[in-house]
Amino acid sequence: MLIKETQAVLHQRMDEVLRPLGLNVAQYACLRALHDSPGITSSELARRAFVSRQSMNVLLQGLVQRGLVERSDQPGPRRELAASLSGPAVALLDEAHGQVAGIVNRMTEKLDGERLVQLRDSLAACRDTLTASEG
Amino acid sequence: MLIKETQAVLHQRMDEVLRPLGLNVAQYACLRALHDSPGITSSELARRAFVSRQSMNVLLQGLVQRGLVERSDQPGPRRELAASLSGPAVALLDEAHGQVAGIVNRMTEKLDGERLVQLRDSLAACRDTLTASEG
DNA sequence: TCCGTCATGTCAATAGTTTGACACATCGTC
DNA sequence: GACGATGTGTCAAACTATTGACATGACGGA
Repeated sequence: MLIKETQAVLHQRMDEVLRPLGLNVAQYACLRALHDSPGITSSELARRAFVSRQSMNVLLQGLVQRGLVERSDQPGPRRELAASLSGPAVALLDEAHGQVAGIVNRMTEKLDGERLVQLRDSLAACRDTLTASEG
Repeated sequence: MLIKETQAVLHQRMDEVLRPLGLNVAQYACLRALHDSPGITSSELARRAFVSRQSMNVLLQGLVQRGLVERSDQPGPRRELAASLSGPAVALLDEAHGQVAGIVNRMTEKLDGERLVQLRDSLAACRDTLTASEG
C-alpha cells in the first residue's frame, strides 16, 4: 500500500535524524503530544500514539529517568498522574522539531501549495471516514 | 503526523477484517507480495515489508506450516529458497483482498476521482523524494 | 446508600521483533 | 586460482510491545 510505504520511509528518515539526539520516533511523538497538551495522562498519551498503556508507561519512565518529563506525585480524581515537560525537554524538543521539519520540507518540496493543501485535506478525510466506521 | 494517523487507523481496520480469516496485516502483505512476484526470496520479501530477514522468516515458517506457501527444497545460485503461493492460498488471498478493497473504498468514498488520483501522485512523489535522499 | 460501570495505573506472562553473529555460496577483480 | 565483497539463511540473546489480570478510586442509576 502506498500510504504504508510512505509512512515507513518517513519513519526511517525521522529515526535517522532523531537518533543523534537520543530519541526515537515514539519518544519524539510522546514529547510532542506532551508539549501540545500539558498535564495529559499516560493513558490518553497511549491512545494518541496508538500503543498500549503499558508501553507508554515504560516509555514515560525512561523519559523521567532522563529528566525530560515530570509526573505529579499526587494522583488526580481518577488516580491519574499528570505528566509535563521539563526545562531541558522543551529545548531538546525544539531541536528535534527543527530536524523533523527539515525532513517534511524535503519530502514535500516537489509539491506546490495547492497540492499540499489537497494532500492534507484528502488524508484527513480518509482518516475521519475510517475512524467513524469503526466496528 | 497526519500520515501516521491515517496509516494507523487503516492498519487497525485491516486487522479487524483480516482477523476472521486467520491473518494479520503483515501476513496479508507477505502473501500479496508473493502473489505479485512469485518465486521471490525471503530477504527481498523482508525488504519490501520494512522488517528484518529473521522476522520475515518466522512469518514464512508459520505460513508454510499452515500450507499456504511452499519453499523450494533446492537452493538457488545464492543459497536462496524461492517461496510461492499454494493452491488454497490464492483463494484465501482473493477473499482477503476483497475485504481490504472494501475498506479502501469506504476510506476514499468522500474523494472524487480527481482528488484520488492527486492523492496517489502526491504520496508517490513524497515517497520517492524521501527514498532518494537517504543518508 | 449500594452496586455496577468505567478509567487509570501496575504487575506478570507471553508473543513478536530487532540486534549481533556465524556459515555458506556466488560474483567480480586481480 | 585467490581474495574480498556481497547476499542469503539461521541461530541465540536482548529488547520491545501486547495480552490478560488485578487493585484502586470516582461516577451514575436503582
